[in-house]
Amino acid sequence: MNLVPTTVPDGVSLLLVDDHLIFLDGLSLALAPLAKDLRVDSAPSVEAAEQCLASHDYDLVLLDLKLPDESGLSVLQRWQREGRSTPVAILSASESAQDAHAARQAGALGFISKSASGAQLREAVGRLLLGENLPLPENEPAPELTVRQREILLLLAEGLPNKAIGRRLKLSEETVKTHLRSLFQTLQVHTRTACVTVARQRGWL
Amino acid sequence: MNLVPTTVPDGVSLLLVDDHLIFLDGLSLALAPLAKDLRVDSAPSVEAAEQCLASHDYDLVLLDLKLPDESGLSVLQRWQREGRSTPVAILSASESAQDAHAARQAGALGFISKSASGAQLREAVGRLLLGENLPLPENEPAPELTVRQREILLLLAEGLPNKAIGRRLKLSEETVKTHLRSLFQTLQVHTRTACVTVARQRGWL
DNA sequence: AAAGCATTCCCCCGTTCCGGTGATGCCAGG
DNA sequence: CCTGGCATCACCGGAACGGGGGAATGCTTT
Repeated sequence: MNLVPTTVPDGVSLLLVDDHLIFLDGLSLALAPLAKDLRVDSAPSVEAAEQCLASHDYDLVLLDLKLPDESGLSVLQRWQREGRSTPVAILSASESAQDAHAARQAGALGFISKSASGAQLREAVGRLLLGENLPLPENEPAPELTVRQREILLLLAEGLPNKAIGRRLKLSEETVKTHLRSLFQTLQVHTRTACVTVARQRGWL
Repeated sequence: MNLVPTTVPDGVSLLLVDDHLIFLDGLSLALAPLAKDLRVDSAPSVEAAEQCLASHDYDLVLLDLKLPDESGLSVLQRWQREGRSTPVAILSASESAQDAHAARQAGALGFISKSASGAQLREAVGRLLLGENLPLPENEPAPELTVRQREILLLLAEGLPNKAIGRRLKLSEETVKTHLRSLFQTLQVHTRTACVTVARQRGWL
């Protein structure tokens, strides 16, 4: 057994993004034994992270799921829309399979629990750096939403009434209601507000 | 200015309770320079913490607000009911004045944000060890939501209709509607869903 | 060709919501 | 004492919502 796994190449660089400074310190400390010449940068905010990304190419970014202003998932999706190719793994306090699955759908390479020990963390990061996949809890088949349903969900989350949603999407109010009905059914809710809340919990917003 | 404040007595012992092991490491690291012969124990669960408390008297316990099974506040209250006299400060990812106030009410000596830097953390812990009080975050501009309004907002966010909210809070549906009206007015919205969304954006949920 | 699904729209019906106005009691501050 | 804020509840009317039908289009899969 190697205490310092030689499988991880030297000269690797990581970026940690989390708003808890103390946790960043703990992370750096835990990851340090992973490889020689390991570069670990820390960013306490999305802005800082984007500055780091602009000035250096990282082999892996560990991104917190709950950030002060924005969800880590939406940050990740924005980065992807902007064409960034940096591999990202999501760090989260939660261990729910749903969050893990949402992270994967959003394009994350992995989903790492903050409750992990230093050794577990090093193993997960090591695997990711080698291009391996992390074992994900695959119990939920992830109910898929239609394109239209997602569009409507977004406007619904803004608090718009059906008529306004219809105007926005150039649809009849009746059509909006139809889509909402099926949306409610797949989410197993009976009110629009619950619909938004559940969707948010599953990382769809 | 003393890099190592001599005001903190030697031989002090701390207990850290948090389910995130990495964060515990970061905490220990940050607190180490606080005093000579500082004893810092870590417990990743409430059970482990209670074992530590049984075998040693600590000068201060730093207790996470969000623990896997139980809220830190309820743990704290249970300890108090059981007659423990150990001073406890609450650690939290949130920085809301509401949570801070709730922690105080539950008997916590202080409320420390996980977003704090190492220096801030050491200062806060140092003050607590000397018997001083921590300045509570009073920076909030003016959330100015009533207690009742907050309660209703929480249930609203779950997607409950007014009638159900009334039943939950043992209120008339009419009363719920009245509170909702004033909520809408202060948040400048016209639908319940928008109300929840705005509240969430402002960190009230 | 047929079956399946997403998308669009319509009607109906009962319930719920939103806004306005008004009333009562309580309690703290000037 | 009295004014103001909070909480409680009531009534009303128009609008919006939730759920149920049905039906037409187009596109993919079988």
